[in-house]
Amino acid sequence: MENPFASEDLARDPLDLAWTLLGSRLLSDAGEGRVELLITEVEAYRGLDDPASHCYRGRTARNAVMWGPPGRLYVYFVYGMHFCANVVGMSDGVPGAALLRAGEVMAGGELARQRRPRTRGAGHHAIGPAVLTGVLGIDRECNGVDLTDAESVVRLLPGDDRPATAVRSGPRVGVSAAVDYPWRFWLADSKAVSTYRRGGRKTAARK
DNA sequence: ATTCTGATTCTCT
DNA sequence: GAGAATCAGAATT
Repeated sequence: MENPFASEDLARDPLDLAWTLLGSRLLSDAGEGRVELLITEVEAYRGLDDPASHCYRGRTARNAVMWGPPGRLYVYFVYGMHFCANVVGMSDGVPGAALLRAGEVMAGGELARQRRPRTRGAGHHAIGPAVLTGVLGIDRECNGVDLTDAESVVRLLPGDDRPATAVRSGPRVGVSAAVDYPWRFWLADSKAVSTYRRGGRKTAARK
């Protein structure tokens, strides 16, 4: 069994954290069975000085985990049906995190396909934050899980070293504030990456 | 191929 | 009560 990240290795600014997460791996035993995912796309959310962050307007019950120690999983529910997951960074007491947006399933492809039928093909791409959580079996029960503890249901393992040129960046997806911050990062040579949709949608349901 | 819309419920104003 | 760090399927804007 491989060793997870140490908590202090993740106590960094979300922009650095995003960089660190690319190419690292998530091991999830949530639900039945195990799925391993190589992280290919993330977005940084800085908290205090980032208008698009859940923490921009202060601490609430929902965002509490983002203010806690680094290396925890911040899971939230959106659009009435989906879960999204972040890795918490910064130090205890200062909010900051990186949203996990996409990855490639390295092990547990059968289970992944069962959970998300669209996750198919040789690459087993899980593109989109809610597809990613679906494939890993992550839901609200995983909020606050310590990714640096080898006993946790979800762990985060360091990836191999890679050249800086392997990373690209661009605008975040789906946010309505700070739309021009190029705080989405992805692996240039991966096909498991969101296609940027300009502007995104403003509102969900309208009557 | 790209663009639009319905689904569905939680959180904060 | 509005809007949300979205997805999947249908329309073709």
